[in-house]
Amino acid sequence: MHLARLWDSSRRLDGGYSLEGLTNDSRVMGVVPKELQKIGKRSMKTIFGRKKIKKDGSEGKITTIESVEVLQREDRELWISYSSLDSMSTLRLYESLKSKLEKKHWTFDGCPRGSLYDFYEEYWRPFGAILVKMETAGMLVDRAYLSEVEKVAVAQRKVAADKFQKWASKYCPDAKYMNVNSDTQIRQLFFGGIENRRNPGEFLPKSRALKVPNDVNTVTEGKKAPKYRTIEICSIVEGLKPEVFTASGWPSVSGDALRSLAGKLKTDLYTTEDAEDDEYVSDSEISVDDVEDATSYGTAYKAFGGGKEGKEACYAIAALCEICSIDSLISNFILPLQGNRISCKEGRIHCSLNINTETGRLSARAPNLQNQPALEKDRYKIRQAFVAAPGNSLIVADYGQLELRILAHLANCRSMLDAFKAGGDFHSRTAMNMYQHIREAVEEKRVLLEWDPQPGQEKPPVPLLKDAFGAERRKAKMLNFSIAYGKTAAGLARDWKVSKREADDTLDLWYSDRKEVKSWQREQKELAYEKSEVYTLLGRSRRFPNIASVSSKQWKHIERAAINAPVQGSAADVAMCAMIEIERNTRLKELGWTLLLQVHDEVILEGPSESADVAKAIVVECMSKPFYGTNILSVDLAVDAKCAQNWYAAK
DNA sequence: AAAATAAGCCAC
DNA sequence: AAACGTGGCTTATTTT
Repeated sequence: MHLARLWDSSRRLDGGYSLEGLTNDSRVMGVVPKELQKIGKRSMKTIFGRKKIKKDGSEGKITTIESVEVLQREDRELWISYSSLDSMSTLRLYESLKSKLEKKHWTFDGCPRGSLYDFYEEYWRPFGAILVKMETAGMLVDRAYLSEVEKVAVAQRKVAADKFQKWASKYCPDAKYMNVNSDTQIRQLFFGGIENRRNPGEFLPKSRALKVPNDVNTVTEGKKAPKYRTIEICSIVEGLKPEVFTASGWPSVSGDALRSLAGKLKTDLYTTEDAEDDEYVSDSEISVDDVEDATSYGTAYKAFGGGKEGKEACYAIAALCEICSIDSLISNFILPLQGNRISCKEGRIHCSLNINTETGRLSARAPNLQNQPALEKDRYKIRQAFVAAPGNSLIVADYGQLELRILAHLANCRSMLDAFKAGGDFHSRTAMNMYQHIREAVEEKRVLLEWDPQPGQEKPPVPLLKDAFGAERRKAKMLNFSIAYGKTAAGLARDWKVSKREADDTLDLWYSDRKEVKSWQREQKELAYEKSEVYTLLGRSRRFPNIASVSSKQWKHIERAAINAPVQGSAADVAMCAMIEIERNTRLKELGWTLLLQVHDEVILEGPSESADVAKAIVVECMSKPFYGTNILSVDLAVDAKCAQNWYAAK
């Protein structure tokens, strides 16, 4: 973990820079004293660490982590230059880190190449140097674009908020002033009076006074207006049955829970610019829908008495969902990406890349560039704001089904390996292998597994599998994603809202021609139990300390982690090697291309537009053969790469 | 007023 | 009973 980029300094300058790093679960803090705060000066400082109890039961206590070398970056913040350490310092760092690393679940005893130090020398030191370069390079952000997007988002939020509050205030007058962003208030509104699921006997009050910001300026002479005032929020409906609960036993008011109340309504009214059409559009929606069409309305329909009121409730709740999702995009992405805190003068944005995960993946923070909205979720096309500098282009290259390929390799699963060898749409192929009737349809050429448009052909001669058997393919796809994470039948049953038995059957179908996966997973669990660790492709291990003294719940978590860690960790190994390979490529360097970001199975580079195509081919080559120019896996590594002016266009 | 927690949402 | 792995971050609310 702590090799490349450990700490971040916050700008709290009282008495010194305070350093902070890592995750919420194991945060590390320390201070750089005043006398070492000169710009550009190297300094040494002890950093103190704190650990918390983790999910698998390993417990932390307050420990001194390490003395590390700290540099000041010219324009931003303190960071550790570990890549510039000389060999003696490296050795010292290694010696002192070794025990800490092992405590933090990292060992390399199973590493085919030898000790932790070998691994460090061969992979982590060059990898760390790459991360440092990437952080320094940063990504260019188009702030003007974001500011336009912000206006649109704020306007759409207002439309939805007005709609919802107008509706809610019919049932509870003060709802006009409520904070729709407060889950407490929303919960009170819909579930007031309900019993806690975990603590029977504990009830949510029917009505409750809650604080809201006091924007109604009741200016009294000589007194400043109080910051908050209280409003009374009462339950507006009886007998709404919650389907999802939070950890503490109260009904969840997450987007998913609310959407299930509202039902599958088309709320495309917010994608049009005509806010005035609001009422009209929803009315037309209602008139088109059959009154008793229970499939398009959610559980709120009946709870609010059906009919007009029921419909209005569903549309209002749908609007509430809109508000929440818009708010989330604004406050998590649109605003911070424009902020000064994380951007430099040139408009390039620099995150921290850390090797601090259990599996060896990277994490990114300040800001986290690895969780920018993608695909349908990216309704404001936020990724379009990540652009190449003038004259430059971005290359975005990602692996196709990396983790599934890793799983196929690790488990040596014939069926999966064959499917990958055959190429084409893996999920369709999974669906075919799962369902007899699909297989027959394919064999009798009633549907096409996949289709390469030939010149002269406009559409396939027979339907594609993914269209003809969409539901089955979707199931197969979800299973493909879930299996490697160790999902159980119970979890599937809940997600799909089917019986446990049904989920079991579907799971059996998935495993029916993938027996090797099942036995591989069993082996991993045994390994975890017998050796207290499991291994990745390159021999890194994830440890499960004090495995003997864990509860059954913790043991279940360890089992799933034991299945997941080799897959996720090996994928991380592949991604790391690919990046080292890219960095090592001299041609790419001559052409002026540099790595900017990694998002687990995806890398982003920037360089001159004129050499984009050449560079793209090189990147694909590096990623396909990431181990010193070869691919040691028994499965091909598919890479999809695109060049474009921005991140959105390249996906 | 600051720190901690709960809940939620984003990514792969 | 039984919640899918790995992360970061924001807001509202409660605790100190």
